[in-house]
Amino acid sequence: MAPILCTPTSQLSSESNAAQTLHLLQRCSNMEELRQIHGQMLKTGLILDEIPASKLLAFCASPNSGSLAYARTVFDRIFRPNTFMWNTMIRGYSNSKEPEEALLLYHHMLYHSVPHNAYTFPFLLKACSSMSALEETQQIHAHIIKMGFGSEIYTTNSLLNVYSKSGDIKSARLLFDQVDQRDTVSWNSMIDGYTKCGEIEMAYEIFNHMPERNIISWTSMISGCVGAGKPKEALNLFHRMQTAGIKLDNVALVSTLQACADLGVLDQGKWIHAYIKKHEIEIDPILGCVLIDMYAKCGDLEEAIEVFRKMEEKGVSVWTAMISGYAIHGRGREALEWFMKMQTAGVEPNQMTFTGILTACSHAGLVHEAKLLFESMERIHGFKPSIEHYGCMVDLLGRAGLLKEAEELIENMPVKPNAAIWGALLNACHIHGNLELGKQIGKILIQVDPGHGGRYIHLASIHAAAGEWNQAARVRRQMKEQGVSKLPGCSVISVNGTAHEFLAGDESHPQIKEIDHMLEQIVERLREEGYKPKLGDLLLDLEDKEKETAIHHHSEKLAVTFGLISTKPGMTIRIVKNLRVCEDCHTVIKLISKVYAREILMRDRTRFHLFKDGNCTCGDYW
DNA sequence: ATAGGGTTAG
Repeated sequence: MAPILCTPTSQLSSESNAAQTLHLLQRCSNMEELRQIHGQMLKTGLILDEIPASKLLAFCASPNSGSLAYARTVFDRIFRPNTFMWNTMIRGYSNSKEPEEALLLYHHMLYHSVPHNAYTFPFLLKACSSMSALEETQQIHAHIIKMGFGSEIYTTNSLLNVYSKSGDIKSARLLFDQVDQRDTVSWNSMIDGYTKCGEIEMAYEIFNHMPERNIISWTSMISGCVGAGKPKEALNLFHRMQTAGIKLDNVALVSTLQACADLGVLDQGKWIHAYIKKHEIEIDPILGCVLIDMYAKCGDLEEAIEVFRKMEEKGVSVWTAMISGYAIHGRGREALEWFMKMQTAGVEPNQMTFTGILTACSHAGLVHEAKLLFESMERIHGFKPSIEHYGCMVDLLGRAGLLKEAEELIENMPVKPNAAIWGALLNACHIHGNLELGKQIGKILIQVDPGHGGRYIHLASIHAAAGEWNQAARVRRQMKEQGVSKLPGCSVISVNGTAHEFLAGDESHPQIKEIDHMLEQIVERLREEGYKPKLGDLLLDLEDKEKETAIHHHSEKLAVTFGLISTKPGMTIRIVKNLRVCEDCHTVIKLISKVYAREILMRDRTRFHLFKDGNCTCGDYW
C-alpha cells in the first residue's frame, strides 16, 4: 500500500480549528462569546482536549467577567480533570462568595488522588483566609508539610497570610521565624498581621527591620496606623514614603486620604486630590468614596459633591458616603433628598445607608422621618435593624427629649444593649438634665465599659451638675484606681497650611501671650452681651474664679482665639476638636460669631457645628 | 500563584 504522503485534509482542518478556537478563547471578553465557543467545542469534540478545555474553564472561573456556576457545570462534565483544572476551580471559589466550596473541592481532589502542584495551596489558603478558617488551615498546613511543599515560598507566604489575617499572629510568627526563605511578601504579611491585632509597635519593628520595602509595605503601615487611631503617624509615613521615591497607587492614596479625613486636614486632602488629577489616576469606586468622605469630614461638602458628580460608577457606597456627609453637617433635609434621589436612580440602600440616613435625621431632629425610615427597613428593604441602627434611634429619640420612648426601645429591642446604646441614652440625659436617670445609666456604663475614661467623666459631671460634689469626687477616684485616664481635649486649627494644636490650659504655643490677651478682651466683650460662664457641671472642686480660668482655657477657645488674631477678617475659621465641644465653649463661640462677624466651622467628635450670626447649625443639641 | 483599600450610631 502506498504510504500516505501528506496529512489528510480532515486532520488539517481540525488542527487549524483547534488553533482558531484557542485564539478565540484567548480574546474572549464576555460570557456570551464564551457560550458560543463552548458550543463549538462540544460540536467538534475539542472539549475533550485538555488544553482548550482548561482555557475555557479558566475564563469562566476568572473573577471579572466569568461565571463560576458555568465553570462548575463544565468542570463536572470533564472526565478526570487534571491538576490545573482543579486548581482553577479552587481559585474561582476562593475569590467567590462561597469559599467553603474550595475546601470541598480540595477534599474531592484528595479523594480522587489528584496530585497537587505548587499552585494548589496558595489558592486553597486564600479561601481559608477569606473565611478565617483557622482549624482547616492547621490541617492543610499539616498536608503541606507531609506532601513536601513546606519550603515552597508561595505556599509558606500564603500560610503566613492566613494566620495573620485570622488573628493567629503567634503561629504566623512561629512560621516566619522557621522558614528558610523570606521575601517582601512574607514581611508584608507579618506587618499586616501585627496591625490587624493592634500591635502597631511590633508592626513597626518588622517594618524597620525588613531588607526591602515596597509600596505594599508602606501602605500596610499607613493603613495600620489609621486603624489604630494614629492618623498623624500615618501622614508621617506617607511623607517618608514619598521621600523614598515610591510611586503612589490607588490603595496608598485611599489609606492616606483616610488619615486626612480623621485629622480634618483639608489642605493635605486637597493636595492628594490634586495629585490624582495631575497624574490622571483613575478614581475607582473606593477611591471616590474616601475622597467624598475626606471632603465631607474636612468641612467641604461642595467639593464632595463635585467628586460625586464626576464619578462614572455610582454604587451604593458612594451615595452612602454623600448621605453620611450631609449627616455630620446636620443637613438632614438634604440627606433625605439624596436618599430619595439615590433610589430614583435605581440604587438600593444597604445597612450602612440606613445608618447614615438615621444619623442625619438624628442630628437634624427629624424624628417623624426617622421613625418611618426605621420601620421601612425591614418591611420594604428586608433588613433586620442591627444594633447600630438601634443606636441611631436611641440617640435620635434621646436628643429630641423623648427619653421614655428611648428607654422603651432599648427594653424591647431583640439584641442586648451595648455600651454605645447606653452612651447615647446617657448623652440624652445630660442634654435634657435628667440627672436621676443619668446616674443610673452612668453606673451601668462604667460596668460595661470600665476602660473608657469618658464614661467616668460623664457620670462625674452629672453628679457635679446635681451639686453632689462628694459623689463626683468618688467617681473620679474610682477612675484613678482603675488606672483609666481622661483623653485630653485637643483642638486643631490650620492657618496657611500649618496645623496649630491646642490642649486645654496649654501654654506651649509661641503666641500664647497674645492669645491670652485677646481671650481676656473677648470675655470682656461677651459679658457686655450678657454672657455668663456656665460652671455648673464642671468637675473640678475649685473656687468659681479658678473654674472660670480653667474653662476659659479649654482647647477650643484657645484655637478660636488664635484663629481670630491670625486670619483676615471675614475668613471662615476651621477647627477640629477630638472630643465633644463643651457647653460653655459652644455658647462663647456662638457669641463670637456674632460679635466678631465670623463664620466658625468646627468639627467635634460627632458632627460639624457652623457658628454664624450668634447661632449654630446643631440647634444646640449635640 | 502569595501581601496593602470603602461609606458606619456614641
